[in-house]
Amino acid sequence: MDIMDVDETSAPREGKPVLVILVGAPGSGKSTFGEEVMRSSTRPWVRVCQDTIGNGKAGTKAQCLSSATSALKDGKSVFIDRCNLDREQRSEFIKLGGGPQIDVHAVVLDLPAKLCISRSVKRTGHEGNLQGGKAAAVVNRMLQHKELPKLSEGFNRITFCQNVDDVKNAISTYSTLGPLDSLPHGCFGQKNPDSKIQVGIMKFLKKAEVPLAAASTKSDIEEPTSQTPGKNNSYCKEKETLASIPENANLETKEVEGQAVGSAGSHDNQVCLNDIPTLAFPSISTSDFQFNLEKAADIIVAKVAEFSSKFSNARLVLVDLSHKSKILSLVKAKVAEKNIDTQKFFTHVGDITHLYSRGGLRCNAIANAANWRLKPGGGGVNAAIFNAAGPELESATKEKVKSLSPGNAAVVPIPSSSHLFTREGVTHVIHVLGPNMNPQRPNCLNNDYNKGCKILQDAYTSLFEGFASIMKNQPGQQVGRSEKLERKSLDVPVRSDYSSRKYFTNTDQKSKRDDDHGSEKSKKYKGTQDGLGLTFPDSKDEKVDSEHRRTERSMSKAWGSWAQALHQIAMHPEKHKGDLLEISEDVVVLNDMYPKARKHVLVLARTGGLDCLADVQKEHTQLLNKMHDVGLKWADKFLNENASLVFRLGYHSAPSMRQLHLHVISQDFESTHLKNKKHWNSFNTAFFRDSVDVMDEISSVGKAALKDDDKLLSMELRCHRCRSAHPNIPRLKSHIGSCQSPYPTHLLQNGRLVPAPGEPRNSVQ
DNA sequence: GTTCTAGAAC
DNA sequence: GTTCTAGAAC
Repeated sequence: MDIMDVDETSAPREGKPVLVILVGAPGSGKSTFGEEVMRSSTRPWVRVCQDTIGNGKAGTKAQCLSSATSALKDGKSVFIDRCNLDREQRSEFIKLGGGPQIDVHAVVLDLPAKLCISRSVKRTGHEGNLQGGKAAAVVNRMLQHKELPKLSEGFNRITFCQNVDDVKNAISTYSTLGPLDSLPHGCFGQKNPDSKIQVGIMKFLKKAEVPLAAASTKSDIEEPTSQTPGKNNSYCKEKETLASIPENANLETKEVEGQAVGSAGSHDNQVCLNDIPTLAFPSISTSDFQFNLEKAADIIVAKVAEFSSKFSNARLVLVDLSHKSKILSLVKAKVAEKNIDTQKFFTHVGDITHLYSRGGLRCNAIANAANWRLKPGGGGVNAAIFNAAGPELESATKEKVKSLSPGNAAVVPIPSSSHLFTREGVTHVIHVLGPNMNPQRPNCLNNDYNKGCKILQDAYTSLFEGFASIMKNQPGQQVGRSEKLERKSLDVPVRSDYSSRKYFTNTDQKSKRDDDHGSEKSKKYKGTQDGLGLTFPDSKDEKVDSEHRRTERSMSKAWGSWAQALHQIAMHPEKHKGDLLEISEDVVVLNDMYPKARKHVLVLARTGGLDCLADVQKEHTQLLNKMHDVGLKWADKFLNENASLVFRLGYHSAPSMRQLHLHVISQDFESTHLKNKKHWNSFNTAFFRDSVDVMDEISSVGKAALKDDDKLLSMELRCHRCRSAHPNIPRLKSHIGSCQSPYPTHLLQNGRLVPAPGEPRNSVQ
């Protein structure tokens, strides 16, 4: 089967039947959905319902398949009305789609379990309580094993509905789908759609789920060692189980035995507790660093109060080993005086490396009272955590940061091979370094509590911000597409911009640029002094390029030999005359050697030392304007030749080629050179900085915001017009070949898009 | 930036 | 088996 053909022919060919596979638990409203659509649709529909297919009674899957087949043959569109929560179950129905003649869609009714249960109960209500209880058990069980559909299964289109409004919208979409219409392909309506980041974390969590879920059913009741407010937790009731994977299919009506109501309930409890992001942290600096306990307790309570009010659904847990812990009792006493939600903050007695397995407390993040070298050993919490995490933590840490100065924190994702991850469900360790009052240890502050308190405050701020940054990237916490891990509203005066940038990244994997030079740097590492007499790496230490003065930022970038081509052209355009479209005093225009769209030219600055956007400063305002004007001129020229094109002008936040260049690129992205995710995302995420915005920023603040996070480049693939998601480049390309949606409003503003004059783009809608 | 390719995913 | 991705080398 050639999927590419399916997509490419979808828009132009009309009158295709649609096979809609409804996916949802009992009570999610599948039948209603089909009925509603059929009530007002002008297209012939058949609803194949396994519940009633046997002369009004439940039938078999085979019956459904044959019934659907014959309806499709008649040119009718079909609803498959059965749970379809299991991938394997769906696959046989997807196969019915066969070729390009039929569009295969999924509509996922992913509604709160509570709602499904209450509807199911009502449906069977007259049969009494027991029936209701059974319904709950069935729904719970199914949802715990649900496996949401993916485009890669063979769907052309998937619509996710997560609440009643979504369902209404989807009903209206299908109701108004006339016999000759077809719907755009792709994934629609999925919450937390943004990217790899989350996909990555989802995968991450799923891995953790296996052993943990197993643990939870086997040894459900481990003795919780402290006043964890989990068991009677009020979040539970609102929370849904978000677990995924196989359903054992079958139907709402049968399916009774197995898990009793009670066990389903307790499982539910487990799942929902696990869903609350939780940070466990030891008291910083009060042990080996001998910081005054009273003062430390005050700071903990103040910082906890500050941050817990900012987290809507997260828990902070102060952990110590012993019931006799002085710091725990001090903090408990002080917290009692304050108005802090005990669901959001509490203390826990136990080993921070075994919070779940021994204490039943699930924490996705734990803080480590680290040393400045971020090395294992030394005793205390640091030794315990490095021990428990295994060598993986050491290497993961090393990859991210070299050292830490007091008052700072560094978030390190735990490799999934680590025991902390598999056994305890911890996904991140946040290393924190507090102030030291112990003369036996480095950087002793000699009882200077002015400094000390400030540093300790900073340390907790850093810690909690680090935790917030983890949450930000988790599913359900939508992160703006363009948003880097920037700290908003939470300013920490002491930390330099450098350290906050450096230490507050939460990249799950390599950040290539840093790494490349990190290794090089560490060999000839010198370091610089910060205010506290601590050495830590400084970007000034980076390799200095011979040619020109460079700003700090671009200095950190070394250019490979292959990246010099544009630079050479800019410095000696006369040598490349044959390849250039235009040469002027300050810019050169040329066709991109590997165009990523039908028209793709570069406007190259000729200024020496101006390698990338990071180098651009106020003094370059004129140049930027010039580049933009020249870019527009060429866009206009192309638009004269072909009025159907639309152009966008902008810069890559972190270009691969040296020498500042403006991309002028048509938005068809029709090119064999557009081959991978990075290609696509470099033009279609925040990584691409519109020229108009760059000019604004340079003239107003003197520098352009860079969205150079690698994560942007590995984000999932989304159509730049309708924003639908696609599983791979070929499918994306076939989609954009026919997508007629209007461009997102953001692009339609401020002249970010350049259409032909008088061309009313986006006639649809 | 591209090319090449191993191996993952289908 | 083929398709697709992602990492290394350039």
